[in-house]
Amino acid sequence: MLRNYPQNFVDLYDLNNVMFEPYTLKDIAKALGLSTSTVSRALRDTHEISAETKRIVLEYAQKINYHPNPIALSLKERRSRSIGVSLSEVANHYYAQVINGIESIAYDRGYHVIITQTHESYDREKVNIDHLASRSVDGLLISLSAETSDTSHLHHLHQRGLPMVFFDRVAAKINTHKVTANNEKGAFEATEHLIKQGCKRIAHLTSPDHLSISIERLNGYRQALEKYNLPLEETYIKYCPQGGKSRLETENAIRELMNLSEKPDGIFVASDRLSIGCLIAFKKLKISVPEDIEITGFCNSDVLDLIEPTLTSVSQPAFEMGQLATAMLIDLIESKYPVYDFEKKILDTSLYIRNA
Amino acid sequence: MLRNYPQNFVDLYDLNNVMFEPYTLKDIAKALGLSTSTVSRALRDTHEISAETKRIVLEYAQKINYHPNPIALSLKERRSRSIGVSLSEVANHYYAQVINGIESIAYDRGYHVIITQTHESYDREKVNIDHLASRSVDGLLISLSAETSDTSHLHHLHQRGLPMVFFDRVAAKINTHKVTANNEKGAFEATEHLIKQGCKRIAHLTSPDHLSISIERLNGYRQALEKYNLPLEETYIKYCPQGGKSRLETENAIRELMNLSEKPDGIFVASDRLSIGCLIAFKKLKISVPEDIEITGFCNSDVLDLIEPTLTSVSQPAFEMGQLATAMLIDLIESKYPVYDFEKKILDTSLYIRNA
DNA sequence: AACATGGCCGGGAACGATTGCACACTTATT
DNA sequence: AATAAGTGTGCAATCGTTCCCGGCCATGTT
Repeated sequence: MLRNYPQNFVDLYDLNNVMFEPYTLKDIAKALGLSTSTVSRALRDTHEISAETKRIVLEYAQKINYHPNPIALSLKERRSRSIGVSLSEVANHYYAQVINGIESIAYDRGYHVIITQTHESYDREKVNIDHLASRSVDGLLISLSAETSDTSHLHHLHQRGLPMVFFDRVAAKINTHKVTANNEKGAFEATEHLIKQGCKRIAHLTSPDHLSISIERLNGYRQALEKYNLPLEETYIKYCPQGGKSRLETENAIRELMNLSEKPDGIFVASDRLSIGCLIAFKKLKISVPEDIEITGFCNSDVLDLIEPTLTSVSQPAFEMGQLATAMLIDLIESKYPVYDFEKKILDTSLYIRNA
Repeated sequence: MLRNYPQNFVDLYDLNNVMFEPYTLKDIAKALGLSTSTVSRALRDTHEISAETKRIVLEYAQKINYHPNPIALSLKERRSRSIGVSLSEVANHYYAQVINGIESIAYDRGYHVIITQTHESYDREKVNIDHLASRSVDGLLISLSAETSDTSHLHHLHQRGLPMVFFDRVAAKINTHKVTANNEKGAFEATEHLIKQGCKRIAHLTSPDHLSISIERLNGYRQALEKYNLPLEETYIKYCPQGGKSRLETENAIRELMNLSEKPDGIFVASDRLSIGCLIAFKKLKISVPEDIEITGFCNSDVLDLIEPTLTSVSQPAFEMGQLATAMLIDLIESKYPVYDFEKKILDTSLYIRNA
């Protein structure tokens, strides 16, 4: 006698038959009259399986296009062969290039890449990273959000042994591998270029002061001023707490600078988004380059050659940074012994001089 | 009744837990002297567990920051709560915006997003998608690569029941949900704008002819010419097989157009990358806009307002497209009944007129 | 002839979670 | 007082894979 199934039971059952159900070891074993262990060993080419059995199994596996279930493997091996990435925004050519670098290495070494965006929010960063960690990523590649000054959420994971490598915006307090551009030198060269162009009052527009990149780029700016005996004016340094996330933030900073009694005649901008935001603000406020002010800035945009006004830019080796960070992370993940000796790799930037 | 366990158990456990080994149900069960099933049920708030036991379990779980192992869950539930995305390139503002749309919905509905890039290569697309499918993604969001004309690899997965939704560059032969911009109308408006500016000989630079977007945009272009009684010249239509992946490809196409005895006086460009490539080629070849030629093109770049020469652009609602495609995919994934009724959503584009 | 060796293979536990079923115990109903 | 109903908990199977352990047979050694 038939049990009284809910009305939709049959449909559900049918659906499950149609649904995407890959073949398993058990299927092969059943079809060939072998045990799953034998099939598993045959496929892994163990020495204790006869050549004949191996041939039969391999042939059949090929025929039905068998692939081991990666989820089951992950559970068994307690690793997911995936790495998590946390960065502020993919809609930024610098980070897009970094991602390409990350992928190129991860792909070759058999890892998946899961990208998450913080949109410069600390809370979002925390949620994303917890999510990644609980999703059993084998390691993390991190560039901090603009809002992040407290890194204890990362510290905790790191303490528990989750491998992580920082790039770009690194955490001072966490002792692990780090990859950055030579921010000091890049900032120095950018500022020096303004000085050589004849600027005397050079402003500096930058990200929040707690970020590693802000500190380092400020240092380079300061050193250039010192070298050429120009005074460091605190009023010329403008921080954007949101890293220029909103256009208004950048615009207001520019407005304040240009309202000073002694207007700056040059400005060194410390990040991609701020550089673009600055140019947009100039356009809106009808500030002309280089007549009213000269500008240099960190920027990896691919259309800088088309942009008016022209921007002399400091470009970071983004692709290589992604590659290097990923290689270091995978080395950490695959290391058989705990690693205590961490290094910080610093890659040179390039100054692209564009004259108006 | 309360079980007796050593007060220092937790501390000891922590000490042993040097490597990143998340807590399991078994750990909680052992610590509290319960069975794993009881713990599981307590955490899932089943009615058959006493309030007191629930309190104890919940409290302890909170204290050690327990999270169920998602890999084990995936194995059990035969789903990964993740969706795979295949697109050509994240370093493209249009796709970056789509990704933001995808993430916004996926995040809310509890899904992970795994992004893969084809870099316009058919082989890469095949490998990525097979990889995603074998990683047990619950569904796929796909915009085809420029090289992809044969979609049988996708057809096979779709036949086997893997939910997929196409956006932007859709597969004609696969019957599933699709989300696109109103490419015909967008192309029509862009071409019409050139005509209204006085152009008589309008060229069309586009992606490979097998892509849905190429076909639709060509249609719009053709309709505009027809409406205004302009002849359709085959020599004015240039296809870029790589979608403008290399700058040389675009440059050569422009060179050929400008070497024609009857040079075009306007050009409608069918994609983001080609539009930018076109402007770069103009700059290099010293072709001036609008004196030598007028130009309109599909483009979602965020810096169009800064670009010289100015580009009158057709902008796609990229964020909304990502949102819509994701919502449709998740509905497919979570549908209790097989879905046979698929729809194609078409979203309007916007024409941003920028005069030189 | 008795015993060790090794090749080949199957059984079953484990990874971490959920869940149907069985069982023990308490309380209510007849 | 006997039975039913309800409550709280544990056992064991399951998902797909790997791997330890042990069994069987054929061959080689003493």
